[in-house]
Amino acid sequence: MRIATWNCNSIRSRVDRAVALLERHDLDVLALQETKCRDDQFPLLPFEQAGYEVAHVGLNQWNGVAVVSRVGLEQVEVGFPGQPTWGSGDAEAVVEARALGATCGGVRVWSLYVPNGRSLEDPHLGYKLAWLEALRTAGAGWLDAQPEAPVALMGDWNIAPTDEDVWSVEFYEGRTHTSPAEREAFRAVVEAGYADLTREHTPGPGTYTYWDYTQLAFPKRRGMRIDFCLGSPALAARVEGAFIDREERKGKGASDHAPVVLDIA
DNA sequence: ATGGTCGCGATGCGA
Repeated sequence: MRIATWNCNSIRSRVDRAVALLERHDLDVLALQETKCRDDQFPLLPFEQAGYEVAHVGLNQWNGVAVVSRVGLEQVEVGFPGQPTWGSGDAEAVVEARALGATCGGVRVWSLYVPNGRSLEDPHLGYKLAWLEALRTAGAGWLDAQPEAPVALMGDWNIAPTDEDVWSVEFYEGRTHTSPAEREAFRAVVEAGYADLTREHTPGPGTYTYWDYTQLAFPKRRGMRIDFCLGSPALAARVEGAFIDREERKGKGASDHAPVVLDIA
């Protein structure tokens, strides 16, 4: 079974790339983030014609996550238990479209779009940390209830867990994604029982999944590793390999993220 | 080859 995660940065603008990705890698499951559309705007037909089912949650032009599967799509769950709300200014606090769970071929797949944090002084960083703590709590609960369940926490974590995961440690000093608090929040999810399933198969340094659109970051190899598949012990025991599809970041019309692909027995 | 932001939706915001 082959599962993958990709922050597509608008599914409407990259539906052709998404379907080509499914076919190029013979994917069984694809978790998408930043679809940037409402449910009624999601381009379902190309996926269905390619033989896939889709579950999606999108409230507006921001965020949006989906699970695409050709091995079943059951027990679809919008948001995880205890997922924090967000609302700034006059906006009413809402549970944003950042988490979607579905059982695909016996694996509990979560497509996750962790809040960005924006800056170290921004309230959004507190939201990010609370969101991750709530995810850790929910994830620990799932393992308590079903220790042998294969669970995949896949998505854009918006955290570079180690110094090796950024092109320049100095560049990110004073910015989000590398702060001790964010790294601790990521580590807490790992320590709750969800191992990073891709790192040993995609060693660094210089191994990234995201490159900013500006400043020629991609050709200059100035990236970050922020997209991960974390897995429960039962899933970790089944991992056969992983790779980052750096080719997908090339060319006109690419997302700023590359897909991360995982092979499991 | 991989090339000095992009997408959405409104002229700004979020990443």
